[in-house]
Amino acid sequence: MNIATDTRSRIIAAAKPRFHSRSYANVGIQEICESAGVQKGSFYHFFPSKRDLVLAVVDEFADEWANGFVAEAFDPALPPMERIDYLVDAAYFWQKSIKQVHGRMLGCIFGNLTLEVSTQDDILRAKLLAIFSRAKSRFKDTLEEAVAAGTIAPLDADRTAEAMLAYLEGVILLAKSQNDPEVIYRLAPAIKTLRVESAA
Amino acid sequence: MNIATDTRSRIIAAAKPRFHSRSYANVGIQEICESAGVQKGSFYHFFPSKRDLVLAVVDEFADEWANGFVAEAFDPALPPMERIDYLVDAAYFWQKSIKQVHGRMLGCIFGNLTLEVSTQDDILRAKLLAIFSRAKSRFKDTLEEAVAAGTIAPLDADRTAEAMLAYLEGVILLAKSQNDPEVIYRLAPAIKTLRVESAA
DNA sequence: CTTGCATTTTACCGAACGGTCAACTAGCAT
DNA sequence: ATGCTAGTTGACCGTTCGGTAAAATGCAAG
Repeated sequence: MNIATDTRSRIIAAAKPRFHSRSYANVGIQEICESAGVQKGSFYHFFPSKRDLVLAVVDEFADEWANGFVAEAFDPALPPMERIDYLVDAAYFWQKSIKQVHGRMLGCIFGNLTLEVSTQDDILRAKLLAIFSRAKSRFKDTLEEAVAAGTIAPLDADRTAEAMLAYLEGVILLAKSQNDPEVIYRLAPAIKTLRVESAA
Repeated sequence: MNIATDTRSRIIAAAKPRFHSRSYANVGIQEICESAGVQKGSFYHFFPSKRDLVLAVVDEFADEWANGFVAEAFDPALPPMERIDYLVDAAYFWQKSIKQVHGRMLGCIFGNLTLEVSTQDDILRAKLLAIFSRAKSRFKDTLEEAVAAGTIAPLDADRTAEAMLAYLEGVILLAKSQNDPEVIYRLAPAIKTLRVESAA
């Protein structure tokens, strides 16, 4: 294990929960460095700027998701629409466990950052957009499979996928405003009622 | 017109577009004072803290909405489900015009602030929650009317209203991530497909 | 043993942060 | 005219912000 790599990942590890639980602007480099046991000069050896750090943090969160819940949920062995149930459940249990540990519902870091920085940093916005885009693809593939299998009536899979992603983010937002993961539990299942019809 | 009132409202007027287009943490008192032509000491004569300012800003936005688009959309003279069409259109045109003027899609300031500060300031969160709660009531009343009129099949009006509000916020979030109000145009109408069934 | 590079330390930069304070001004009521 | 008060001014507080520069250290290859 390279020492350099270790310092870099300690920085990221210290930054992740902070950006998630507070906000980009509210978390300072100094605090991250102190928590990671790293000097500020060292920080800037590995990250040219604060933005580069948050970019790396976002990547880590994205990987974590892609290899965790999301991979489980979108398991091809599952019937397509059950994958969506699984994902919704995972979102609920995740937020619930965060609240139990942390006392707060932190929501989705991608949504959080999107609303905070989209107007101020196009590079960061592009990164977030790419993540949403991948998420949308997962939904889309699932919907197309469900249509092919006759589980659901034909629809505009692309737009419905986007709508479902939007709905999920919106439900998490509302839950965060109430600091209550149960909002996810009672609203999120309705995601399957969303439909955008195919163009004629 | 009281001079004091004028200073206070100049401060709020200067703060509104800034909090909307950037974020709570990213906008400083000093900048607001300069733009409003007010000394910092004067600012703190009217507002005990930055948080009290943003509280006032949120109130102003809420009033603006309640007396503008929202009042028009939820016009009792309109057939219930058409009110939702109207609201969705209003959200689209509003964001579109903001982008034309500002070059950016700014999204919903209530959603923006919710994700930024909910974990850090319960008073602010409570204010935002109250606004969402009122919005939900509008949807709920509309849905109940639509059910009574037989326009739509019976459903859980309360939860469906919450779901619709969540969806709207989610659509705006996704649109902001793409800096493109057309996302609202193509996704938001699907709001009417959302349904939470009544408990048995 | 030396050269060279990656990493780390330490001290520092100017600017901005939210907020405070005491002095001052103006208008109004007694 | 005097006293009270709401409003205003401008200087100031300590702290933190993101970021920089240079010197020191460790380590590995030649």
